[in-house]
Amino acid sequence: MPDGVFAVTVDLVLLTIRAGELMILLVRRGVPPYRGRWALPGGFVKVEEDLPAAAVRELTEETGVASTAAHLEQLGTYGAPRRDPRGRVVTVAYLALLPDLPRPVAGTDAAAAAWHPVASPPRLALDHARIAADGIERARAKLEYTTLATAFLDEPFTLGDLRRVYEAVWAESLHEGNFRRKVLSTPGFVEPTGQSARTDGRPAALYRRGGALRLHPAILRG
Amino acid sequence: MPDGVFAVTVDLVLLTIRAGELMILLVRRGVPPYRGRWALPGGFVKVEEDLPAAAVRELTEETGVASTAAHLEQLGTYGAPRRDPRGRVVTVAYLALLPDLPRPVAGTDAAAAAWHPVASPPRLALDHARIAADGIERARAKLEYTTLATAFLDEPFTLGDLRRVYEAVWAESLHEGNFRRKVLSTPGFVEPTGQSARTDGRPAALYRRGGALRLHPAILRG
DNA sequence: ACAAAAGTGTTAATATTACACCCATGA
DNA sequence: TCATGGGTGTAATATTAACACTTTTGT
Repeated sequence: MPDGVFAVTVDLVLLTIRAGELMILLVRRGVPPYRGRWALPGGFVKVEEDLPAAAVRELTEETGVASTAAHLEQLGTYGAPRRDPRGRVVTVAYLALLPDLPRPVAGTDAAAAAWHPVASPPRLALDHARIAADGIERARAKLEYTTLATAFLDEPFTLGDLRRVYEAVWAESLHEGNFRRKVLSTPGFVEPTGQSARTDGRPAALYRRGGALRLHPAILRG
Repeated sequence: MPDGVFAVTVDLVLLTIRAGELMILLVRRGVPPYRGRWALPGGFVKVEEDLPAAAVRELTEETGVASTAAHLEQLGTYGAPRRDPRGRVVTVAYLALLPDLPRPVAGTDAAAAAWHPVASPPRLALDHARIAADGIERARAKLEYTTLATAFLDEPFTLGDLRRVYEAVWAESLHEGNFRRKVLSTPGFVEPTGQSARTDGRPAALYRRGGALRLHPAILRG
């Protein structure tokens, strides 16, 4: 290929919380290179397709979720000359956060897709370990100063649910009472529904996402 | 071009502070499309060149500064199908922050390059206004929670210099005494040199950048 | 009655904000 | 001696963090 003309792909760092743990969706590669190795879901961008549209398409193909159900943002672009043995491939990585899905994984490309705990990932193809690590760190950082934690939850949710999101993503425990006060004192983080849900103890009030995007001040990790 | 094969460029949002104002480096396009229109400096990525290397190369070509003198980070990738009338061009934008240069602009491609106040930019080619706005907002946001403000200064610098960086980037004034306490109470933000510099008033102590990268807690905008 | 999780009260430590004021220099 | 930043003191207010405690449900 001449200067400045390369293959362009989109890859997804797709995170959710299952069984109280932060998990990443990986697919097993069916073709060389790295056949049989786990990798991030992704594929080539189509000729008339915008980059976010390509990310949404891959998300839908891999998970069957409507794109509206998830948070999706550009993570970064990786284009080292020899990152892919097939030739020069530049990949635009997207980070997606979504609630635990009703069915584990659906869709056409997803025969060999599975959730893996981010704490003990398998070996990944290409430079996907680096991309995944960047995505996980981005998610961890953004929970501090944005309301993104709610993207991991179906509505309505309890403050306990929300706290367990933070605990799963950060792998540390938070003080229940202080956490609740912090969340409720941030206007627009969550909105009460008036409903409540049963738990193993006292029933908990149910909330929806509020309109706020940023947290001032932040919730800080330990 | 077939699916997934596009031209790839690197564009730079190059910011500095001159005359107390945040400025962006723009070049006047010498070739169509948008000939004569101001644009971000940039160009095609070479076949065997990594993306950060391409950004460093463009930075050096446009400004003549050693890459070590500036902060350089990936900003984002823009690849809408019709963003460039020549065809499908995906551009990886980088954000660079650098001290006011000894000579305004040097280097080969820079005949028609000039600094423009970000408060009143000219019309830009392509989608460069959007990219520039994203870069400026990234810089503004990162001054809150990182030590990046020092990237705009030559060493050594005074705390007044550092405060004026914040004031220029945020276009708001900060309380001198409280700012100084905040900076000095953050371990590793700046290090005293023991020297001092003359000013219009009392001489000011001179500092170097410290080792810290993040600010805990942040300095917040109004 | 007990376990479990939700939710409240209180306090000490820390951080922010807004003053007022002093200091060291050049003109 | 005045103007000009640099630099310090201090007190009111907000925020954080830690701890103990009460509430409401299911079993």
